[in-house]
Amino acid sequence: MAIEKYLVTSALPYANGDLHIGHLAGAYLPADIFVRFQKLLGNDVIYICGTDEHGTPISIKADQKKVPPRKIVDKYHRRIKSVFAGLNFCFDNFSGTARPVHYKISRQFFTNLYKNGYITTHTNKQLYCPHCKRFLPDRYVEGECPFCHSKEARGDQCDACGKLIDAIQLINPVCITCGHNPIIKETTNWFLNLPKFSDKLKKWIESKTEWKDNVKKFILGWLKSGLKERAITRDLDWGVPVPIENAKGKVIYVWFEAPIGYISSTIEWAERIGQPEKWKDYWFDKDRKLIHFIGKDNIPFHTIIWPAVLMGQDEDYILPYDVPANEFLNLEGRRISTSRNWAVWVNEYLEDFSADPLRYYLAANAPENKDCDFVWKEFQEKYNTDLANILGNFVNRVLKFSDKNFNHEIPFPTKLSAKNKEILEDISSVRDNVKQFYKTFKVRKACKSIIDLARFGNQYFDKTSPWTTIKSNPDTTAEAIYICGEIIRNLAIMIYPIIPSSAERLWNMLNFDKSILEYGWDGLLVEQNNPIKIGKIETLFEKIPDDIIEKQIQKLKGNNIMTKEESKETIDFETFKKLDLRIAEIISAEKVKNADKLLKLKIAVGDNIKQIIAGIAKHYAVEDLIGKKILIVNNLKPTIIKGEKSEAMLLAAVDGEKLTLLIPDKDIPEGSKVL
RNA sequence: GGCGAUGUAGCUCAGUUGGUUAGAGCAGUGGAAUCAUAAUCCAUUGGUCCGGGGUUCGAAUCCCUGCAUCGCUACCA
Repeated sequence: MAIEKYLVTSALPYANGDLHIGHLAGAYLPADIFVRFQKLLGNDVIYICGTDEHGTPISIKADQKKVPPRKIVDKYHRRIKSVFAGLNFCFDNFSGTARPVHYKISRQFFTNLYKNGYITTHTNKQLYCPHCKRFLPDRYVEGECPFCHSKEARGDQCDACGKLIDAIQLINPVCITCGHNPIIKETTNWFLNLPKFSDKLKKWIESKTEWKDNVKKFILGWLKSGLKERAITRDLDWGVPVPIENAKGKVIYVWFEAPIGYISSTIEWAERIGQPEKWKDYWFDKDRKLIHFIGKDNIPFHTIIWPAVLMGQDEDYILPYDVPANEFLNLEGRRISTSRNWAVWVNEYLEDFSADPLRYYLAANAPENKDCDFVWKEFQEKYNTDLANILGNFVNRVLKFSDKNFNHEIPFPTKLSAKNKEILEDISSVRDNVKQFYKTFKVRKACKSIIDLARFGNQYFDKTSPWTTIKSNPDTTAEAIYICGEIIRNLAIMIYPIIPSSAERLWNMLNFDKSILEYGWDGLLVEQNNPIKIGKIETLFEKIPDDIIEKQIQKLKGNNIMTKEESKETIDFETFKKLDLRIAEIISAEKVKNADKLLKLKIAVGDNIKQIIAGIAKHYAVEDLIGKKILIVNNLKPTIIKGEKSEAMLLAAVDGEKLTLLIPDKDIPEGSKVL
């Protein structure tokens, strides 16, 4: 059989925070399973990854903590790497984008595109801080909002009125790092001319008929709205310097250089194994299949921008062969949110569990075609039932029985009944199915087929009831146990990509002279024709007790109590007195046209009738509002929202998805002051 | 509002190109067995396949439409 060649990558994790289960389910576990499977097949494959170490969020964090960015990056690089090790991920190389080899090749990539005419320049005005001597990214500036005149607008958006703003529109802008006033200055940035690649990209994508449906849908949507030039440089000091004469203080924009990390990490790998030219076998070989595992949020970059960047090079880099993007993983019915700490952090998980329960649950419940839900109770149940009860117990009962009755061996029978031969064939077809599932990224189905085989094993064991036949007919008993042994041998190898360390422990009980990987998938094709010596029998899967699961659920709920309270500056009473807070009564309500969240309310405040626009349509029905007495800011400057006048602002308490109006405890006339 | 998806048993989901009587796991109920991690195995209850139209000899599957939920996006917070 011809050897197939693969190059597998997972999205580079951002070195600005820890990993949670959503990351794993989306990009890392599916890739690891795929790579282990390919290694079992004996194919030529390497698995490449590393941390993504540039970008504004890292810069900001570094400034806030008054440490160099590299320190932040190194810290998370270490943490991420150790978490991956704890989960048994088999990267061939795990690099980082702040290393010299990456700088070199990124600059080369940029230069080639530039030279080949794929890069344009545009000049625009931006804020520049003379004190810090640098241009300020949007989030580095605060000032007065040009629309509502709130004093705390950020450079990209005003939290008070919600409007998106351009930083240069800010009135009296302030640099958040030094507190000085920035000035407006012209700056030039470089843009990738994506439209130039349009035709080539379309043609290429159309040839990808085998790609997952969700991926194709996503790309088509993108192409339909048309490709635009995209800025690929930024005015920052943390990043890969732009390799052009007059580009001091400019770095290559992080989304442009991050995927190049796949290449620089491969180069690093080649150097590490002492064959510095070998990376070229991976990036220039037309027969090599390049597979990017990513989450769905990354689809446009990997299927449009990144291929365009590769197309624009001098050398013939291979393009992605497949991009099996996964959907998102929710947690206990809600979207994972790092800022609200609604997440299961992998490093915390590893304090209480080993790798395999999580690997198994995330594989069996992988968000392959649609978003999926991680539920702790289900995690426990799935693991306890499938692995401990069905698979673990099957292995245990067979090995113990055989150990006791067949002289510490799984016997090799003198003959096989027709029925049993048929069963061997059935096992073989399960094996073919599972192989096909792995190959086409259908890990859920692979899991199911494997556990079904273990189930079958239990049925078979019960039906043949060797514990009775052993007394009367040792020969047929030996046959039955042999079949069970064959099932176990197959199970061990087939499940290895998903739960490698458990599979290896099982393998060790069977005393083969080769490791699972050396034995390989094809080792299964060879019928076992010697007795198998049974080693020390140990419990494969300890059940997860209720209290540990309870602890996790409690921890999650506890985490979610507002850990990150944004602190606002204290104000004096005079400032507070400026607010005219009032009770108002809603006298009419209707939906605003062309807006899902907005309601137009008429309210009575004292002698006045005012109109306000409020974003509460998702939380309150029109008919439930009329007659309600609510709290408003009466003297907020009027504004126009969606073409409708809004003359005051309604106050409501908000917690994530929840929203509630503030209603007086006792009845009180509308117009009453709130103090 | 635009784009995309989803809706099948109490729960989680399979159902490939339309083809007998719509399936699995978990939970429930009844039973068997005692080799085994009180694990296993067998039987069984449970469904207007979201509603309504249409195409067809035949629709969970294809088309139209309505409703509900979710994601992205816009308005907004």
